[in-house]
Amino acid sequence: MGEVADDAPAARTEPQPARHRSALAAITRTEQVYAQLRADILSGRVLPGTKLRFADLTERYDCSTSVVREGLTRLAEQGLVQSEPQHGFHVTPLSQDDLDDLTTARCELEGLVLRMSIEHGDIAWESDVVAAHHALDRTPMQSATDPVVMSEEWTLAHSRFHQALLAACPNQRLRNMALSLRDAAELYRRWSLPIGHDDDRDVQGEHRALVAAALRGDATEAVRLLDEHLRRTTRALGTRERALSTQ
Amino acid sequence: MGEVADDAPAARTEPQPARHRSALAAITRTEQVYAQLRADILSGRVLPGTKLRFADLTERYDCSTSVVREGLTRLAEQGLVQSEPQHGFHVTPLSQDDLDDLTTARCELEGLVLRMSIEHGDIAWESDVVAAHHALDRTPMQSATDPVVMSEEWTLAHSRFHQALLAACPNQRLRNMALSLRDAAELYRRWSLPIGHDDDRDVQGEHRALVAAALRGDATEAVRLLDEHLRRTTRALGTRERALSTQ
DNA sequence: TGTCAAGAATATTTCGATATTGCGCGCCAT
DNA sequence: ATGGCGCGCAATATCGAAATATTCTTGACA
Repeated sequence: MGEVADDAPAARTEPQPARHRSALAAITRTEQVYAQLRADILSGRVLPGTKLRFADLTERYDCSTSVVREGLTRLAEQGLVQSEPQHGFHVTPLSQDDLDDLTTARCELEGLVLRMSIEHGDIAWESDVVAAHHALDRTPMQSATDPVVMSEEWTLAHSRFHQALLAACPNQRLRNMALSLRDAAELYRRWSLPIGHDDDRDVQGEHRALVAAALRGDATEAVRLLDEHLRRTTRALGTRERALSTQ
Repeated sequence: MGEVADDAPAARTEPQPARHRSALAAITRTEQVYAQLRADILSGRVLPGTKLRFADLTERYDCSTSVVREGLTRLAEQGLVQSEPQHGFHVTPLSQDDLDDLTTARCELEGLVLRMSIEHGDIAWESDVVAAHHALDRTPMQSATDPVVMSEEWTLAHSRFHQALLAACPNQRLRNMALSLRDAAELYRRWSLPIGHDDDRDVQGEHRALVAAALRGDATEAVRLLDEHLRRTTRALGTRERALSTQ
């Protein structure tokens, strides 16, 4: 395990715009390890609730404790891991309460951002949305090898699609906050889907309707559809967190 | 300089609830230095845009680079300082664009949170709001010694008041995000007020109206008042950031 | 006189080791 | 038996310095 592709949503550094480093960006070790840690957590290579020992991590990423510590500190600030002074770090455990809290927050905030995005989106944005939706629509949901687990490709395409929808929101802060909530939700999606399989659900159809409303410029309807989309996903989850959080 | 009271808004650690450390919380050095750094920035003891050199900070806080680095890393993740790999850290500079972005985000998000707070607030919450408002109302705005600068006490009371208003929002994530936006705005308030003094403005009156609407349970009106309150404050600022950001 | 490169100086990043803290186990007294 | 008390182990927090990266200085050359 470990050296597979970075399939998790890209690690966003900060609200600030792109770095204009001179030529060959001399990327630091800290940054690499941080990105790997983040990817490992979001992509589910580490279970929620797992204790993250320095000894393990320094060996796994081949670096000193300081570097690992900095990565963990950043992730803790984002809420992906938790830090208990003198007791180290552990991956934030899942819980039904937290999922509810997260879902509500997403419905409100992501809805807001979607509305702003639709209201400000230009033709280039529309094209991006259509493109991302097409890619998502054509990517098989289940993995070819293991039909129970959803494919990494679909997860990535799904993430890209929703990101494209929000991309035209002119407010950086709101957009970034919405995206970081999506990342948090990624963990739940990752760990809960195999259980509550809601068969009578047409996810692709929901996405299609969302795109249609967005392109029509009907923000209110799009927000309503998104709200429903998110709540349905939440409803399909749950009931498994106990097994995961106690570890 | 340095050992004055921690007058800046309390350093929030994370979305998670209070720590239940056993008895005498053996607070770590990192946490202390982080809190001091945060307070020093938020309270204006360090100018926006200032470069934060490790040598200075390790001496100032009497600790090793690792400890300083961890504090800065956390603050960078919050957006209070910026990190440029291989170039160190500097306090996030102020800019008109950023202030506009911030204000919009606050109007939307803080409005949302205020609405939820009002809809869920019980009697205890109402009492807290009334109490915080009373304290704010009775605290003189200008410092006794230097009438141009606003008093630390007022700033603190002001922060507490707005925090009290939002406290009943049942959604942790939204509440914390709103609070962190308030912290960011604190910097602008701190550095810009001496300039654009909007004399024909009744800030205390605005607060009073806000409380009235909140207690009446009129969320829509309260949100409208808050929106106006925030935008007015923004309008009173600006035009100074150039002098500060170039440093 | 202006440009460029090599080297010194400064600052940051990374390391490895030491200092602390927390926890569990066994021992002893009741 | 049981309930504290202290010793030793395991893991984290902190330190100080070595390893890199960047910036500044200086001097040769066109």
